[in-house]
Amino acid sequence: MKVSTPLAERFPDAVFAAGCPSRTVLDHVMSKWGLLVLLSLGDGEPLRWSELRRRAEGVSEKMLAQTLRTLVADGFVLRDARPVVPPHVEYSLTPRGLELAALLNPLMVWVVDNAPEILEDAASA
Amino acid sequence: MKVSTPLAERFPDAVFAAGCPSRTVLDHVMSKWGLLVLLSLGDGEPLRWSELRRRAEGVSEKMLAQTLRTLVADGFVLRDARPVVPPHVEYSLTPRGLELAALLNPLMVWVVDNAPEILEDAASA
DNA sequence: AGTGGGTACTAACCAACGGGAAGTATGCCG
DNA sequence: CGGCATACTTCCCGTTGGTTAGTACCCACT
Repeated sequence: MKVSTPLAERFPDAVFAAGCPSRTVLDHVMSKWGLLVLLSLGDGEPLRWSELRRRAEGVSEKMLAQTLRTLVADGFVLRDARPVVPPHVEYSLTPRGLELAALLNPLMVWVVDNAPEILEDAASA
Repeated sequence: MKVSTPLAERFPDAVFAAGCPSRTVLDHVMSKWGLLVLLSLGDGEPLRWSELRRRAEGVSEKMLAQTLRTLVADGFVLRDARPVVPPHVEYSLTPRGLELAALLNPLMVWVVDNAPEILEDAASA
């Protein structure tokens, strides 16, 4: 009983190779904070540093800086720094980031819908 | 410019709360090995321990055991152990696991399709 | 004139988590 | 009787992430 098998066609040997470039991208994107940042930016509105800190509740400043740096390097996020004082920096999704966020969104919706039930099962196990 | 906003409706304050149950589920499911195991099982076929080790290339035995334990506790994976010698254990997705895998699949497809280009950008940055 | 505060980070330290290799239980087969 | 096969568990150590503090800059207030 198959659900949808485009993956199986791409991986004829059914193995996710260790050296595959997707591993690196997966690590960046599916990381705890990377996911939350992408989702926070997901509605397309640019956000500032402090706003991101508030949305991804619990993120440390170090982790936010690090996460943003890799997301910018990967071309998911655009960093727009205005040379004013006090500093004003806006972060927004690139087209590539928007594509990814569109995939992440339904997943997050499913997780928040099912999380309580799942944790209940886990607790009683 | 919005892509799809069911999430915004569920989070009126646009904040992903630190204590939200979804955080725990996200940590389990989006973890490096959790993701690969779910995807490996994604075609619905039950797999044995050694087969999972081969598909999620690079996973250590310790991490595979740990990952499977949390996925079973969360009700994503079914563990079917036959009391024979040598031991024979089969892992398969529960209906809940199948739902999740169906969401994870398109994401993984996108990532493998775009990973080379993304890493190229990251390298030249 | 000085001092405190807000913004966007960086640096140093430390605990915790993940990875590697080896050990364990059980029975069959040579 | 000893090695092998499967499915794990245990121990040790390195990397990773978290916490706290510090930096640079200028404005506003006293």
